[in-house]
Formats: sequence, structure tokens, C-alpha cells
Amino acid sequence: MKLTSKGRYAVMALVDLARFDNINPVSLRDISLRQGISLDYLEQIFSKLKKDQIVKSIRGTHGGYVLSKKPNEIKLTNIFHAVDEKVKTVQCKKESKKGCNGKSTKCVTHNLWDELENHINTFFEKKSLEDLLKNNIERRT
Amino acid sequence: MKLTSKGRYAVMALVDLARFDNINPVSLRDISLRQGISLDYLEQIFSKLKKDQIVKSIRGTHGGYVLSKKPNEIKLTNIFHAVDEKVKTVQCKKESKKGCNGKSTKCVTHNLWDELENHINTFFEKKSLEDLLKNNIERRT
DNA sequence: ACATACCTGACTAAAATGGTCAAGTATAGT
DNA sequence: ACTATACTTGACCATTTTAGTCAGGTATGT
Ligand code: FES
Ligand code: FES
Repeated sequence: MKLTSKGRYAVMALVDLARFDNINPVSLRDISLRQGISLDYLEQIFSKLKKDQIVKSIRGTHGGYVLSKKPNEIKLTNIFHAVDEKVKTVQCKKESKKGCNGKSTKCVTHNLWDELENHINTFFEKKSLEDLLKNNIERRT
Repeated sequence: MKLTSKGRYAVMALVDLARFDNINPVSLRDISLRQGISLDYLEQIFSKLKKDQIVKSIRGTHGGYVLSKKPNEIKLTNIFHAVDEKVKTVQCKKESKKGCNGKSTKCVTHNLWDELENHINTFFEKKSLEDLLKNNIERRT
């Protein structure tokens, strides 16, 4: 039950981006240096964020990335979805009537894991980038 | 962000055990057959559950395992702890003052992950084996 | 004695993770 | 026009984790 670096980095990078994206786009190089994330890896992550229209890219010198929505409109769910960091607690396919053991009925723990999945997703749906920014500003005053 | 089979199996097996543990101990062979879990793998899991005194073992013919506490005293936390299914969302060492990037201060997302970890752990602390048994009985009436 | 069932540790194939590397393309500034 | 910057794409790879298997052993009830 752990978070992958991809999800973690995605959020880190977006917080960084949100903080420095005032007028000018922010280059991945800057984020890489500030947050200590490999540039090449960041590129992979941002290509996914772009595909889900969480960021916009601006090419060329002084180019970089910009948020395509306001921080309070970007929920953690959206970010995680974009980078394929999915919460998967059940083993079976949820839609299927079959259980994880291949039997014709759901296993004894299925409901539990499903509850857990909801519990976690609720957390991600509530939190937005804005919440993180606030938290961070508070901490540095 | 996913659950491993070890954690899942541990809970499945214990629910099974709790349901059939009336007078006689339950053999891993039975659990293996009923739940469709490899016997060899179950043995690894139960050796850990035993070490944390969640189950007791009875050797010899007609031997098997028995819960060493009442179902309502066994929380998911205890089970997960026993089989090393730990919830780890932060990257850094929590006790350390250092951040995940090796810097001298915690990263911008540290608080978030820490909150998440608590959120999840709360869930595990509340749920007991008894809850699962109830849920299962309801479903089959 | 013998079948049952717990016990232990070593081993391993496959998947996931966390990246790196190479070779581009687009654009702004000079 | 040239060049530096920075996004873009896709292939590649080492390490770690997962989910087991296998091969022995030991205790005990009948
Ligand atoms: S997890 Fe869905 S049936 Fe077991
Ligand atoms: S997760 Fe703790 S400092 Fe980044």
C-alpha cells in the first residue's frame, strides 16, 4: 500500500509550478532543480499532465509549462488520474460478477476493499492544488 | 497505490478462519481450498500472524489454527502490521528532519502525504474482523 | 508407525518501478 | 539566418518487489 514516485513527483511539480507561474511559464529545468527530480522523468510526467489538460506547454526559449486551470479547480484525483496513479484495492474486476478467485461470487473481503477504495478516493477528491499552496505558505511565514 | 496479495490473503484467510473456528482448529489446507490460496503461501502468511499472536497453532492430526483473540479485538491494523503490509505514502523518513530530496527541510507535499497516511490508517484501526463477519453473514441471508 | 498438518528457509519467474538515453521539433532572441 | 532553450517522443534498462514454489523438516493424535 504505497504511493509511487510518479504520483508524488506529479504533485510536487505542480505545486512548484503553481507557485512560480505568475506571468511567465516555468521550465521543467527549473522545477527539476528546485525539487530535485530528474529532468527526463519530469518530461514523461508532464506529457501525461498535458494530455489530460492540466497544464499547457509553450515551446521555445523562455518557454515552459503553465497551469491550464485555476489551482482550486485541480483536484488530486485529476492529477493522479493523469499520471495513471490509480487506487486499486480490489483484486477482481469490479464490473464483473465474478470474484477474485475466479469463483462465481465475490470474495469475503470484496466489500471491505471497495469501502477502502472509496475512503481513499474521497480524500483525493476533496484536496485541490490550492489547498497545498495555502499549506505551504503558512509553513514559511 | 495498491494492496498486495499478502495483505489481501491474510484478511481473507482470517475471515475464513473466524467463520469455521467453532470448536476445532482449522487447517490451512481447508482454507487453501475454500479461498483458493496456495497452501505454501498461506504457511508463510500464518507464520507471521502467529508471531504477532493473532493466531495460535495446534500441531498434529486434526491440528490447525485458531484465533488467539476475539474477532472484535482483531483490527485490520494488527493484521496488516503482522504481514508487513504497511501504508507508506511519504518518501522520507518521518522522524528525520530532512526532506525526501535530501534537503534540510520537508518537501512541499510532505504534509499532504502524512495526512493521507493518517486517513488510511484510521480506516484500518476502526475495522475489526467482527465487522467483516457481520457483513458476510448479511450478504448470505 | 503413519498420516496429518504445522514449520522453515531457500529459491525464482514475472511484473512493476524509477528511471536514463537518444534523437528529434518548435520558437525567441540576436 | 543562427543558435540556445526547452518541449516531444520513444526506446531502453537496472533494480526491486511481488507472489509465489520447492524441499526439506518436526510435532502429534490415532
Ligand atoms: S476482491 Fe473482489 S472478489 Fe475478491
Ligand atoms: S515526503 Fe517527506 S519530505 Fe517529501
